[in-house]
Amino acid sequence: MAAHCIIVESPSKAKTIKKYLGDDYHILATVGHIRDLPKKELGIDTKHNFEPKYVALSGKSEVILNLKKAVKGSEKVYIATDPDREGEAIAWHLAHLLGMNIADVNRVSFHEITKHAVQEALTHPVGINVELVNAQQARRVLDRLVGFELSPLLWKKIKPSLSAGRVQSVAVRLIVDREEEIEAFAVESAFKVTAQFLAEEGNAAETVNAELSKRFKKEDDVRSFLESCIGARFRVDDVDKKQAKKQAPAPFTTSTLQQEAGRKLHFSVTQTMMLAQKLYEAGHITYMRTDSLNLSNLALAMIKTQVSGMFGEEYAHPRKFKTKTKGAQEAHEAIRPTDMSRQEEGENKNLRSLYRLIWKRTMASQMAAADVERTTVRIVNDKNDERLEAKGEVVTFPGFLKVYQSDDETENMLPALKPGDPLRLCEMDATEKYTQPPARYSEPMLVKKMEELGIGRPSTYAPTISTIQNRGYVVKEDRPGEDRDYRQFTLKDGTIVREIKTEKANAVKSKLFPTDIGRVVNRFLINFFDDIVNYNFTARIEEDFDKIAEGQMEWHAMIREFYDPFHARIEEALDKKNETFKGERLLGSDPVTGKNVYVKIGRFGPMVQLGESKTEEKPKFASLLNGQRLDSLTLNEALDLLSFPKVIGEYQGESMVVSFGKFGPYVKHGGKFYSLPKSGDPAALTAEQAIELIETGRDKQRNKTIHDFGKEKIRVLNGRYGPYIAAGGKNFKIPKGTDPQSLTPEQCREIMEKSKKTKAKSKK
DNA sequence: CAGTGAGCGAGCTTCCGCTTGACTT
Repeated sequence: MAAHCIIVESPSKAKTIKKYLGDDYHILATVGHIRDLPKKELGIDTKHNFEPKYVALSGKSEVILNLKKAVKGSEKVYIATDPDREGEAIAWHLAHLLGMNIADVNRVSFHEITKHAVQEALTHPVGINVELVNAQQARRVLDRLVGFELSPLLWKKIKPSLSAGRVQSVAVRLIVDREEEIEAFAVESAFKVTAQFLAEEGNAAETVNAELSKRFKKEDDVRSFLESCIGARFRVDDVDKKQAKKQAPAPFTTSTLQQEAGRKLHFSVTQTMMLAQKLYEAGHITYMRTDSLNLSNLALAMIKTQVSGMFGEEYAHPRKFKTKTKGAQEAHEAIRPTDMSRQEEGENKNLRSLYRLIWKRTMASQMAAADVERTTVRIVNDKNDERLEAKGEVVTFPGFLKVYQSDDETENMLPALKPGDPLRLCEMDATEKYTQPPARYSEPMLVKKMEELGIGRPSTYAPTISTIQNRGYVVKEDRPGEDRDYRQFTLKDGTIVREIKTEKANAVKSKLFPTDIGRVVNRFLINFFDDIVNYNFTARIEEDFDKIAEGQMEWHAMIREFYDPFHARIEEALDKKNETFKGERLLGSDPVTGKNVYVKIGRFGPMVQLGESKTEEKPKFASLLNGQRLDSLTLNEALDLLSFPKVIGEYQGESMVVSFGKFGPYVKHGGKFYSLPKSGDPAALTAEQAIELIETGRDKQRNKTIHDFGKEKIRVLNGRYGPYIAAGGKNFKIPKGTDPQSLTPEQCREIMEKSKKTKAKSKK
């Protein structure tokens, strides 16, 4: 048994440190937090100084048992949880759980996981910083109070199972606010004028692309400008050259990795984090949940060697980056490869491309700035006073661009021109351009915004974005956009042509949209708890947490000051017993029955209602369809929805009924269900279309079964993912290269046996 | 696998932040 024991948070980290220290140390991992407030109850005594009730986390009993055993058998125990607020708290909980005296704890901090840094840190242990622990307790208690008092209020006032919190509610607000900005945006258009010239250079002619510095609002102005250009003589007025530098990017943090992997590789934030976790566990990269831009000295030297070796000394530019992120805790290094000489790592395409991205960015961060020369040529003519500009950009020294380019880097060369040079006009276009509303958030852009506001942490960005989607506040969607006409004038060979063309406007891919529920919840929170969903709430309370950490504020007092007025407002809202907040709107009355028609949020989401609630006669209900909005639904649309289930005809002696189920609209015929295609309006479905649907559905059913071996109930079926074997309620994959048509019952049994064995193996 | 929504009342839902698995059609 080793004489010394070191406790860290991550098992992978434990493994790495073991390599550095050898058998003298027993190294264990807590695998994150080990104690927390209870899951099912508030766990805070608000009447008695907010005394928190901490319990060991469920599922952690084995970890805790192992820790206890190891500590008992060790002469000296070092607690080396992460050097940040949460890490300090884990150390403190650990000490309590292991029955150690807080004052006797040997607390060490590894700011980077290198042999030297670890050995160095072990030589000067300190005590637990109880003030930092108190800052964490304040953070934890405040989040619990906000979450566990606001959420039940939403259950009562809006809909069950909803949630609200300091972080998620602000994330939802960002998306709702952006959507409202887009809705309020007034689109305008103006004509952008571009021209193509030829410059004589020796015997050859070179093209120069230029743009008019101003845009025309009115069609008449465009026309008269173009007319005045017919037969005009163009010449260069002046040439302006500027040297500029493009600075190398900082190495990756969690947030910037998510952004770049989203932009360049089209990964969702969850996908990026899962891949990064794999690379980390395989030892290819450093820890992937970090807000630090720091690189260890060892890493700096290693990167410099790699850069110099590949590109030459003049490309190496070692530097340290300082974080600008509010509230950054910098417990780890930036995300980088552990071995820069490895240009490729990872066992599949996605892992390899993410590794490659990290490798390139790390290299770039230690490379020289790029030098570019920006040229602006101003062009005038003898017929009017307007000026055109041609812009060129040439990279004179690529620096970091050798390895790391962003998408918008295009070189645009201009011929050598001097003032007075004549230019021959080939073509001039005036194209109507529309102003763009602000862009909707993608997942990584939302993370970026959250980081700027200081809400959430590297370990919670991806889970928070999943939560707001799981709660139904937000959906990630593609929208195809609509066709939009625009006007274009072309001046060529002395004549002007006017055309109307069409473009796709407002098409989006993988962007976040608020749902009706998201909007209603957001409106409710802004109305009654504006201070908490305020963008600056976190930043303000973080200042208090800092004061607690510095010993200048007492944490119970801080929580008291927050809680009393907050709780009073919760009580106040609860007192208004019969007042709900379901975004209800009266649309009008049904012409047939004369009853009122409403839209509102129901127990299962947005719905329309015919007749009054709380009356003798039960009202009729119908859910809104995808794409229909609480705020914009019309009376006619509502009446359409209420017309279901609807008999649309008869076929083979049975009636056909159209309605909506769990899985969308369907036709019911002879006790069987046939789903409607996603495109198309269920209200407009004709009897002929329904019959076709029924027939193709029957065909599919017939093709589904390849074999039915009867005995032992083994069947070979065609499924969503291709042919498979179904037996005893379980499904089995058919190995590649096997023809499902030729399978015998014996072969099926063999395949099933094999698959059971490999499953048993993978469990171990 | 093919709704639901009143009212009664049981019992459930919920936060943020730190870590990995255990699951697969």
